[in-house]
Amino acid sequence: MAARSSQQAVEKRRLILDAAVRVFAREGFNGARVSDIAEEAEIAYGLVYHYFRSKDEILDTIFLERWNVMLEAIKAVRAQPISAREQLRAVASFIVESYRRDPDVMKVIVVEVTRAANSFGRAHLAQIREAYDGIAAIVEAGQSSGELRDTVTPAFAAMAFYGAIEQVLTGWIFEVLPGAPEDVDQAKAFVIDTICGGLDAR
Amino acid sequence: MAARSSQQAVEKRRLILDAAVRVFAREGFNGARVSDIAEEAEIAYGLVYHYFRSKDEILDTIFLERWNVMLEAIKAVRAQPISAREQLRAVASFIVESYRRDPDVMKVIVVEVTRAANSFGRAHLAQIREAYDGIAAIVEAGQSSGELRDTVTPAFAAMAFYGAIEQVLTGWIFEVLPGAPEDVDQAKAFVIDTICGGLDAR
Amino acid sequence: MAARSSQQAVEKRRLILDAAVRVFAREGFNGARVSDIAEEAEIAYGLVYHYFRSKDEILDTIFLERWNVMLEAIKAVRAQPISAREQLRAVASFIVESYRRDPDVMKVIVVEVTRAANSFGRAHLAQIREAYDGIAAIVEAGQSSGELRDTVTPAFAAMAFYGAIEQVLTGWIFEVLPGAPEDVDQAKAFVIDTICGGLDAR
Amino acid sequence: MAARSSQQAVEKRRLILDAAVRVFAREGFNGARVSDIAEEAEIAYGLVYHYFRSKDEILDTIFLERWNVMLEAIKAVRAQPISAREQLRAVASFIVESYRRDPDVMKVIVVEVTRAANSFGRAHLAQIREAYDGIAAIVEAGQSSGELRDTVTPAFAAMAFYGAIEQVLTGWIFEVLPGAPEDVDQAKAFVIDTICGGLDAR
DNA sequence: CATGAATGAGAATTCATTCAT
DNA sequence: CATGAATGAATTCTCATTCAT
Repeated sequence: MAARSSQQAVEKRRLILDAAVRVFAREGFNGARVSDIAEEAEIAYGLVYHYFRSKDEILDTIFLERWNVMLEAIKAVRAQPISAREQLRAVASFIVESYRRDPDVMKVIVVEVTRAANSFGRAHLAQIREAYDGIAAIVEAGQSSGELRDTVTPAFAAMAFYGAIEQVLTGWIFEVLPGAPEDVDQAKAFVIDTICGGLDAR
Repeated sequence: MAARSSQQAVEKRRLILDAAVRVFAREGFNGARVSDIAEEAEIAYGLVYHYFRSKDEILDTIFLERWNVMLEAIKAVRAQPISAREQLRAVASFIVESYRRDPDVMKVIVVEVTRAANSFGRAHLAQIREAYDGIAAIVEAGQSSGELRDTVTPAFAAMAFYGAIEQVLTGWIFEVLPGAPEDVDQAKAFVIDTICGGLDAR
Repeated sequence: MAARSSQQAVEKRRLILDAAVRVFAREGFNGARVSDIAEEAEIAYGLVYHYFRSKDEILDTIFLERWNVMLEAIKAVRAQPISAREQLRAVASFIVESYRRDPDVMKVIVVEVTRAANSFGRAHLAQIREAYDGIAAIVEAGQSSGELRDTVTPAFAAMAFYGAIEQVLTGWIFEVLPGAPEDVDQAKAFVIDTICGGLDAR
Repeated sequence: MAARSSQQAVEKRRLILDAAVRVFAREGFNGARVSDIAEEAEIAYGLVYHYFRSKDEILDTIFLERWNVMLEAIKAVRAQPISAREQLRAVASFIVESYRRDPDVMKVIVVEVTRAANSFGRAHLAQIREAYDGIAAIVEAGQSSGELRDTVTPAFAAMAFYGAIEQVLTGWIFEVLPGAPEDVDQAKAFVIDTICGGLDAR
């Protein structure tokens, strides 16, 4: 019975988180009311406070849940015995696939967290930085092995790489870039081609 | 006399805008109260509303003022008889210099506008897009002349390029990238080196 | 349980409406603050907005609630098989009794709505007109049957009739007419005597 | 020169009052801003405060100016050696003509003053009452001479009489009564016919 | 007299959070 | 667990009035 109700509690929590994602994606964090989330989840809105301490905590949870998956993915990629370029491709692919699978979550993360220098971005800076550092580590290893040029610092290269990807997501979010499935597929190749190969003709 | 008071009015407007930039940079748009702006500008509360219709209009003005300068700069760059790579370098340089000269304004634009898909970003989408299009046009011309590879679409390359730069600004804003003057100088070269030259060793 | 809390909700709404009537009667609609209403109702400020969308909606509700009762009363009077004079007496009696029973509500309606040509009066014109039309219909029927003279149009007679009554209420509100219970009783007869019988000696 | 500028001052004051009448009629007293009045008068809005102490004083002036003319008119009518019925007709005629000549002023008086039991109406109660008393005096004299029936008190008859007229103005203001010139003419006869003759057939 | 910038007290409304049931 | 009524702090915007020029 405890297991049963605990299981229900988990599901209800999930229900709220998923509803919050849709509402935050639609209205933005500031534009969203807790009552909107409750309505979207079809629950009484006092219940939200049984599962979360505050509206902030909901976004924190949404972000951390997904971001930790990404951190794990980056870690896994780094452990693979493949070239730096392949590792970067794998990371780009993971992020792009994350968007394809659940665009709302990525929209919320990109729009409400990773640039929110005075609120959530600052609060989760350590986590965000961990991703940058992981990418930088890939670049650094590539530079050490001679696979990548060492004219730019790894940290800088990591920012350029991550920024390029996030901007592509932003382009989809704003609908200024074509976001059909084949475009999303192509984007993975494009990002690597641009960042690794460079725009210059050889 | 009319000139005098008109001049004063312009200056007071400027005073408010400059104060608002500092406050928005410090607290974020949502965290900033109109009274904070008035206090920062050392004027009476109500005077803000003598010069601006609303808090939103203040941010709109801050954004458009600076963004239009950038659009002009991009236009001017495109008119120059230099290579695509040089044009991209000029654009990157302009944006990075803008940050160096007035980091608060760029922080506000990057943090509160260009990714704010449910508020100001959406409202100014046409302006934002104009910048992307200008960059894409540079890439397209470079591809036509054979200077740049045409394996990625100009629109895509423009997003990657702009995203890389904006992420560097973000890195400075969050202080995860070294932002000393020499780093800022170096960043210009790095961005071009990364995006044009690519990370791959030759 | 649902019935219980629903019932409570209804009662609280009533509590707010009744408090608002007292406050509007005392301070006028414009002079009344929402906080005055909350204080008068002995509830928290924000609860007013749980039950009503705005301060305007409170007055709308107060007006419509009572006015619809009056429209029903006029309709009922018109259905009675009595002379036009008796019908007019019944209408006058109903209005005067409404005032006697709840002078604050009538004060609010007369002072804040029925002459407020740029706000509530205009907003509720259709409802207000319906009352005029009902009275005019009584006059018209009386004229058709020969009971009343047809030297004035029914619409005009209705306005004179209604205006005479409302002015008597105004006299009580301003305390320029004696408003003791016996005066109120007498007023019913007086209105009919004046409007139907005329001031002229026979 | 003093005369000249004093004359100008008088004219400017008039300009403001006339503009205020139009604005109050259009927006209502509460909806009108002092700046609206200045704009309508085509003057700088600080100037309003050279001629009037406050927004309230403007309405006070508008009211008193016209109301005193009416009090004078009623006094003059009472001095005439004509029947009570003729005197009442003259009063009704005066009010109706006042509306015809300047509907905005009468609209402002009727809408913003004579029923405003918590603001201007209360403030000008003495003046308002003087008009009622004048009319009551006419009725009383008519009753003494046997011309009018004495079944109702003069004060009550005065209220019915005045209320009927004001309601007709209200009908024109709300456009629920036909207000063409011939209707306005007819109204004078109608009011007297209704109040003095009564609605009853003989 | 004339101007309109400057002031600041108010007031409505919102909404995250709490809590009694 | 669930409900949604209750709370009240916070904030934007308005606008009458003052005042320096």
